[in-house]
Amino acid sequence: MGATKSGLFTQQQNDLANMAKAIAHPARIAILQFLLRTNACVCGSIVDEIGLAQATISQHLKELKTAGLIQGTVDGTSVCYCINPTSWYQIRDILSAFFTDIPEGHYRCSPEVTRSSEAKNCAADENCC
Amino acid sequence: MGATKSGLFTQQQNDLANMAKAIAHPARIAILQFLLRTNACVCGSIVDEIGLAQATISQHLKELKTAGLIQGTVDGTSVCYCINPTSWYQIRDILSAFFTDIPEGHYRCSPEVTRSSEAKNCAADENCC
DNA sequence: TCTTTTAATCGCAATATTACGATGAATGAA
DNA sequence: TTCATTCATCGTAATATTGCGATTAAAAGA
Repeated sequence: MGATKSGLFTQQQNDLANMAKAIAHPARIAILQFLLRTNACVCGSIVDEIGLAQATISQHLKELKTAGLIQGTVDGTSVCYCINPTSWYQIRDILSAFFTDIPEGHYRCSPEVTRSSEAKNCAADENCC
Repeated sequence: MGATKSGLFTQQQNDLANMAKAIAHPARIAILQFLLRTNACVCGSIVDEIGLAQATISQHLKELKTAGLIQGTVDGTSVCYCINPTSWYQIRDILSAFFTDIPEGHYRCSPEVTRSSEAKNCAADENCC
């Protein structure tokens, strides 16, 4: 136990979860926002910008690269990073496809009630349970 | 060490990371898709659907509830779950705002090259480095 | 009341993630 | 060649997540 049971899920579900994982850390969000803001390739200054140790940033950059969100180009002793537009839009599209509109007439449960208070908000409706 | 240094980041960055974390597991993706598909409140059957132990599902449901994506309503000995449309659309909007269009003229680094091969793809451009 | 059903919670084990210092590899400059 | 710079990787520690059996709590029904 302890490891995600990927075998239970579809490829699509695992992929989507991995995309979400790539942006599921504030440092990686901050890196992406920085790259967007500077609107160019960025060398080195990412470490100064974020405020984590160089080894830690390097690790986050690797994860972003693995997810396809950024790419790095060697320039002398530096490495320049920028958003990878292709993957950026791809991931955006997949995420927004996941967040579909909720179908018309989708039954919505009543606001949560705790167990001990008056319950039974749901059973009367034929769409429910 | 080991814990995310939330203090280094803005509220917005931490919030966004937490939203991503909520859907950064295939089981939680599967649960949300199931709720969308059935288009109604769902009691109990989530455990059968996903194939993880009841305790595990309950934990995932809790996380989705904490993130605001779903809500639960007590119905006798069961609890019925459904998507919370308000938060669903809110989170969708925040995510899609993050995935902005990449600005016109955004410099893109050349495709990645490894360190030992011919480098220097970036330095010539004034937008870069 | 006693039993069954349902789901939350507890406690634990396994694994993953986060963070960082230290080291190493590649490059450019002196 | 030697040194400094830059960044990836290694090793390790701390913390978080995942998963599940066992237990508990609440409610319905016999």
